[in-house]
Amino acid sequence: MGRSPCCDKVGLKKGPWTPEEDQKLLAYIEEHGHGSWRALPAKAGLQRCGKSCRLRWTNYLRPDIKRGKFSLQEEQTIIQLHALLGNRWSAIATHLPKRTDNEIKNYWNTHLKKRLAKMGIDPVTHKPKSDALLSTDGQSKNAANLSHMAQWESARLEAEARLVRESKLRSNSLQHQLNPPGYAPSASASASTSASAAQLVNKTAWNSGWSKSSEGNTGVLNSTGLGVAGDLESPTSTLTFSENAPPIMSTGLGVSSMPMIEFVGTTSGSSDTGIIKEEGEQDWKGLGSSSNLPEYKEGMENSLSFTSSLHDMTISMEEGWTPESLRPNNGHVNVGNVMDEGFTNLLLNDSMDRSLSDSGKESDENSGGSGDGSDYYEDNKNYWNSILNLVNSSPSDSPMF
DNA sequence: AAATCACGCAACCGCGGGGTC
DNA sequence: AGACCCCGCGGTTGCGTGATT
Repeated sequence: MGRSPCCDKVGLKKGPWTPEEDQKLLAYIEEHGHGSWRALPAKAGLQRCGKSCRLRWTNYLRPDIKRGKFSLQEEQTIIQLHALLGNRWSAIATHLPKRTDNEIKNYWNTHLKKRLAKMGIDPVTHKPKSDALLSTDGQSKNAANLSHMAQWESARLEAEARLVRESKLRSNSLQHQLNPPGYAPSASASASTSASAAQLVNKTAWNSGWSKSSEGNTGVLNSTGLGVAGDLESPTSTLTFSENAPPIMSTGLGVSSMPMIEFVGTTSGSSDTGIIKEEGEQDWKGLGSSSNLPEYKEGMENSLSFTSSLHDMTISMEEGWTPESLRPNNGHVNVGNVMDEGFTNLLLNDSMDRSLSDSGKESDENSGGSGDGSDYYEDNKNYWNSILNLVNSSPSDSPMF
């Protein structure tokens, strides 16, 4: 038999939401939460299908959504995670404070993709188009390996996101109890909610779901949090958790064509790419200060400070890329000469050229395109540092936490 | 000032996965 | 075991708005 429609479309409204509808939906969810989206519209007095309500809530009405222009930090995050994860918007969204997957997807399609293409970079592979055309077998293999790695990472991120949502649901319930009936979503409210949610999640997720999966593996668990450490291991996983501390990411990632890269986690969760850290937008001042991101700062100070220790890992790309080959004890990870252009930095510098009046010095330092070997090395190191820092810091930095 | 074009974003659509009965 | 339900995700569409001619 055929698939049933998501809802009875007869008599249901479509198209843009009116303020009245928004109000009804908000009021209902604030009072009852959203147990079943399918049943919600009738209960809330809305002539919409549940799917439409869910979309409206998750993409627009949710109090913990930041709207407006993307900061350069966010652009960087999107580009780097897209290089790693592809069009896994929901996974990418878990790393971007208060941004929805839909918003990120739109931003990518309307801004970033075009900018990459304009610079001669394939938005799909994140490699210069000429490189893609001239790709050798080895490079193809490396690309395939990277793709494989991305799949694992994606799975990991999705699992994380799922846990986050569950935990957040719990935190929201708690928050709801704490909020007076007249609670109205606002920037400040959402920030505090986020902060408390982050703290709560530290306790709930790590003490419940994650700790479950760490049974018999005290303090160390697979970051999928699904208790499948033995079955599914992320290439960048094997997070170390302690009771009150966030996970310590233990990842080393080397590139075959260059010396072993040492990844040093930063507590800021931002990249240490050395990319220009100034911009008209204050929220791009680096997350270390996080003047506009109190939830970050608070999270860091209260419970989210962490360090990244190095566990060398070796994966022979010649033998293929398997979960088994990624076990930390194996030594080093050789990812091959992938992402061997500092194009993300170039891209970001380009975008900063748009917004910075005086950035020549640092742009020169970071463009890396025509530098000598050490520049080249630095670019690669920075690039992967950025990505891994983003990934590594996901549980603590993510707004979802 | 009007028409046209380009762009950005909110919302929709269809599919797939996981859970339940 | 499989039919069904529900939800989430990624791709796509269509409308509103600002820019250009």
